[in-house]
Amino acid sequence: MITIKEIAKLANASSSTVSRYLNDSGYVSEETRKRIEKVIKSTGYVPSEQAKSLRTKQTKVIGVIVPRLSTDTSSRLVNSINDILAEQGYQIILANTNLNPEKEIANLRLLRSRQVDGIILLATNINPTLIKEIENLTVPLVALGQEIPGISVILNDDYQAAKDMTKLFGEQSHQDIAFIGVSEQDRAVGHLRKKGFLDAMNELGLYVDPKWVAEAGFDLQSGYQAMKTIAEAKRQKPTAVFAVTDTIAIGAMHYLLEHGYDIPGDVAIAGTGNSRVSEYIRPALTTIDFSNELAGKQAAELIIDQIGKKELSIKKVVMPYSIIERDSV
Amino acid sequence: MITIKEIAKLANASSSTVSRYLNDSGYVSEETRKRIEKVIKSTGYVPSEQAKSLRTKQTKVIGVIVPRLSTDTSSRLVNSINDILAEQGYQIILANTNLNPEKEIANLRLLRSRQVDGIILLATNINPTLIKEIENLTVPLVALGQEIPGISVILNDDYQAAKDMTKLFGEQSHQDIAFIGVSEQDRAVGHLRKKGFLDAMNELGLYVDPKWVAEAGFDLQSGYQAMKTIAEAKRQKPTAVFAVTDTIAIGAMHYLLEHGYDIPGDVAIAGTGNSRVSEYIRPALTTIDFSNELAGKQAAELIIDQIGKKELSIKKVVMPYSIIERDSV
DNA sequence: TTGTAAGCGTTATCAC
DNA sequence: GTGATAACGCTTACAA
Repeated sequence: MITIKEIAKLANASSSTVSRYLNDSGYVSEETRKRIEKVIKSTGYVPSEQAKSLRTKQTKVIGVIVPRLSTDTSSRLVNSINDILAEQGYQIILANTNLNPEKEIANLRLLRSRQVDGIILLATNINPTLIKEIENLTVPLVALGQEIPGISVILNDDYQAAKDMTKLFGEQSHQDIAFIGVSEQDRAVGHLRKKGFLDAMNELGLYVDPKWVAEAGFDLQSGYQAMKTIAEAKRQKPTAVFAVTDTIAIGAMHYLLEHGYDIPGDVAIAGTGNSRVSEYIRPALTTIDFSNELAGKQAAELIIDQIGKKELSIKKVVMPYSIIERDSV
Repeated sequence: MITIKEIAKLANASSSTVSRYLNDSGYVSEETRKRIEKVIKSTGYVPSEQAKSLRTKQTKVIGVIVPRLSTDTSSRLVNSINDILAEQGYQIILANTNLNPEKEIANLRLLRSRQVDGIILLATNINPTLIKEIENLTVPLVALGQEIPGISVILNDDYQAAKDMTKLFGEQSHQDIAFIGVSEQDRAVGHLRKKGFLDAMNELGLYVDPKWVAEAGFDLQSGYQAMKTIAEAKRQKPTAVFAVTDTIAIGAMHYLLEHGYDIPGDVAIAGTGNSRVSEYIRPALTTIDFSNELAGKQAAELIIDQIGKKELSIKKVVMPYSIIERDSV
């Protein structure tokens, strides 16, 4: 590998001068500038970020921890995070937890050892160990999707959005409304969206049959299963189903269609998240749009903002959402 | 930041001893081992990969260049690449080209400056500048999806797969078959798949009407548009459409359904890529599965294999594919 | 079994 | 304007 020293030698200058040239710091005469430029071009020299950051204490790398990369939400978030970060000369180093909470912590350590300048965490489960690990961090961290005390966060208004969607069913005079959620361990998606649903039902004066409240995972298959469970729970069928993710909703739709139900004639169904395909399936899925792109952008901007500041101010941003009414309701 | 020196001091040892302990290299007595262990635990010390790799000349980081992260194919590939790499103690640093060929080169430089141990390139357009830049690389590079002379590649059998799919239409006695491709700049997706289509048509003895050969981008909207163009091109309508990506196919389906065509009754349609949703849209999309997960895995294994070897052997792997017949044909 | 010291490729300080 | 030189945090001969 060619180093700054060799460039210096070839250009008849010292490495300090080359460094000054490289970083536009301090004087370097027009003449030597030309010489250095030529040598660098002809050798194809690229300075080692490695060595640079050992010295400067900043790596221009942001760690991004995601639960899974192959979901619409994650990939959209990472994509928009990357767009902003790249503009500012940062790069992303990825850490995938594969939905394993322990890995969240391991990854936090890993990123620390890489001396990242900041961390963005697409959070799923929040546990005390995680929080403690975060508190030990010396670099700023921004969490996306889950509220973490003492940490800057970009949040969805999970509660209110779920409530709104349920109310929408109410307005359409649905009475028999089923719910498919996920583990309440996941506070945002599991707990808050369920709470929104329950509170809305309460305000609507509707009865919530526990048999019509199911729990699924984050995959299509389990949405299908949950719908099956609900449909087979009793004689009567719900006339509406609210699913806390689009994936679950699509799995559920699959079951319903397969069993001859008309959507939304027999059963109305709504999802959450406005996945790219929700618009293109038939019937097009009514869902909640949480503006992921914007959330990613905000997270990126927030982390950049926090880097370098000695006193990190804690910010909490709640993203706007909107209900997208399509054909499934 | 706490350093190895401070650990050494606290543990009453020298930094070399601590280093030996850390890396299990050379002797460390049981006693000092215990002491060091305790200090590390109590301080939460994490060695700086930064400094380490400056010395050892390996970063345990692989650069991954993707055209866009927010597509099914990319995110699945990156996900499986990451799974394998993480197992082996590697991490991924992402570089997104946003489909901009110039950025491919800029990113190559960027990754070089980060001293990555290897690079995986999800290639789209291959141009001479790119190839030259790759040749200048000192680290191994594995390309995914496009053939690049002199480089290890993981390929799809784009040509044969497209041919097979077209033949499938032929077997079903379709005669009026339309084609929606992408720019032939993209050799794999644009050129080879089109060639496969054309050759199959030729072998089937079918006429290819240029009016029924359209070009789209990589988004749903342009699939919709391309279908519109074809449908409005002349009085007669095709009875089958082959699209070179699922996204395009879904956009096209959208147009057809919207205009009252029955799929596959009036028009049969097939996509390519087996996107996660292709199974869940209605009618379920017939498509080609290129086993992305496996491809990502192979790419990761290949790059690990090449790291450290002085003589990098050039391998070319063609992934198996299969046609998934569903309801749209 | 342990410690000293040099070196990895930069930048920053300071003297010239 | 420029160039020694130390320092960043680690590993690795080599010496003890």
